[in-house]
Amino acid sequence: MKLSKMLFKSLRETPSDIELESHKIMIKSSLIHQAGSGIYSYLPLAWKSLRKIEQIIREEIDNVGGQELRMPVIQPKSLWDKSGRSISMGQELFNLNDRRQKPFVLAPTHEELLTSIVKEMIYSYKSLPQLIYQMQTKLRDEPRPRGGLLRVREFIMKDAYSFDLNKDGLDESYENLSNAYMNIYNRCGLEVIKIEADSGAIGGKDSHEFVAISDAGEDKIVICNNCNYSANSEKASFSKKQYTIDSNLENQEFPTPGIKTIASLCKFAKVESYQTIKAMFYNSKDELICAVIRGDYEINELKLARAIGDPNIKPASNELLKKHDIPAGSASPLGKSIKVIADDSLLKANNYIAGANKEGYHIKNVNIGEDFTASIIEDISQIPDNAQCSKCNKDLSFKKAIEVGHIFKLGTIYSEKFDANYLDINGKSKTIEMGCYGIGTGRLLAAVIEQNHDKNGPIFPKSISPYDLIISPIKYENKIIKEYSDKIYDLLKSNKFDIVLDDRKESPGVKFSDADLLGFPIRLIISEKLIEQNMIEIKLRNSEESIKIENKKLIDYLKK
RNA sequence: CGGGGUGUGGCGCAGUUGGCUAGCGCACCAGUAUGGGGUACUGGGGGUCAUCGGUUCGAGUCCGGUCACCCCGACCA
Repeated sequence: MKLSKMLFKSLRETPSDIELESHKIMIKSSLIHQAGSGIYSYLPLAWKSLRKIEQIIREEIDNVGGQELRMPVIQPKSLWDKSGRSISMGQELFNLNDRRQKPFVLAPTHEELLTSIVKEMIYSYKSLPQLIYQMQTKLRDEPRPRGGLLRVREFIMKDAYSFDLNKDGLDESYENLSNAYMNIYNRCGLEVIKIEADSGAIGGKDSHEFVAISDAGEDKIVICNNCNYSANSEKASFSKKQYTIDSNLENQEFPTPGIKTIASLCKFAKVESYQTIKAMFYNSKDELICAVIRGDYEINELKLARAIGDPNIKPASNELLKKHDIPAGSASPLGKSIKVIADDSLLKANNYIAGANKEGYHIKNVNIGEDFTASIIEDISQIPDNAQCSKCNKDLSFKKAIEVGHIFKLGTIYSEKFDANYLDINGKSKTIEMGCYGIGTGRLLAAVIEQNHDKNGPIFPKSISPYDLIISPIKYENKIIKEYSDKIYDLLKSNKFDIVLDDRKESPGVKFSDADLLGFPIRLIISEKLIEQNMIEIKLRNSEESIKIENKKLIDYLKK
């Protein structure tokens, strides 16, 4: 490839509204072009790199038995009505109608369609397990696209789906994919850690995220440096302090005029926050829910939503509270016949102060199980900044990270909705166990650049670099230099190297800067002096030094 | 959806209290010299000033609406 003919234009100044390094680099080196908010073209350079990433993914997924197919982006909305996600995914779904006003969606993912395909094609245990995947464009009307390719509305994702006989089979498929994922990231030159994650709107049980540590990331993750426990902070558990004393005491109501917050209550009653109960009220399907937690912790609404089994909970309105006669500031579950979800921290202390459900009054020595009961008691707390590991009790640390892969054990939630069943060896109908596994390829590329760059541009790992190397001849217009450079170019091409020749009439400075901005691992420099000595200069992108070798030895050198 | 910001050639910017053919740098084209880290000089091409409406003799500039993009938050496989 001759650089003069490449769809490439290096920008000296980047658009002023760009913040992230990877985004800047991708714009400056013409990897991508923005068409709208969160909508990008992959220009030839990025596309070459993405195809290499796709090929690595393909090889690794095939290696664990994957079969590639391709499903449509545009799908009848009825599929999504069937799974319930036309509602649960809400605004994120791109909707449109055809000319007959029949509703369609632009697919944000493909569980629905593939499950319905499998339902039609799989009848027997003999056909299972299956691992199906594709590389396909996904569309999601994100509320806020950001950071170049990091969060976009149209993107390419490798999505794989496993179909197994039972839970053991699912566990095995999940493990296989998890291993394949680590291989993929290694081969792409990306440092990634696997963490426990929340499965969110997609549903399901176990879920892990693969994240690249980076300040550009949107995820906050928790890591234990001692025992390697790691999780998304949305889901992370931690060790809750134990404060239980002697025995439970008798209730005692006392006036607390104007006291509305835990902080003011502690000050007023001269107690620590762990001696109080915080009550929060939510609306789940128009039912009032009371979530209670020890005063020294905060409620994590994601965990709460999971505990209740309703992803769409929202804070209770004042009207709803009034209807149940609950006074804000002095509220608690005491004496109320409403559904109560308690954080397990409440079990680790006793004789709490809680609201009396009477304006301006609280009650001392409240105990869970005695004075009120909760229908669910589990961890619904937000992890605090100074938390300790739930496994080894050592301090946890927080990092920002880019989510570059997410895997889920779906179980039977989709197979049940789509009647994806099979007959087992005894002729009994069973439901297929499913898993799903996603990697966004554009985001992966952005993460690689985020982790591998310097002030001059990207430093592509060899495996996903758009080209193997660039030849930068100084004074290419000179006939001797041109002939020599062209000869090297042809030689390398015939040896199957994928190369770019900088044939432009530019000064050395411009050529070198652009070579750095292109980020290929190797740069060959050709100049008049070097030709006289039958030498050629090799500069690696990831090092400052360059070496000179005899031109005869070039191919051997590059091949090693 | 809430808060903040920005829209003037491809990119970065200037444009006074409204006043002449709307400027500058980079990039682009032609040329001369130069040739190891964005070289110098000369001459060119390219803009309905986001858009719609209003005020005015006159609007890039003042007023109002709309749109787009960016950032923070909410939200979110």
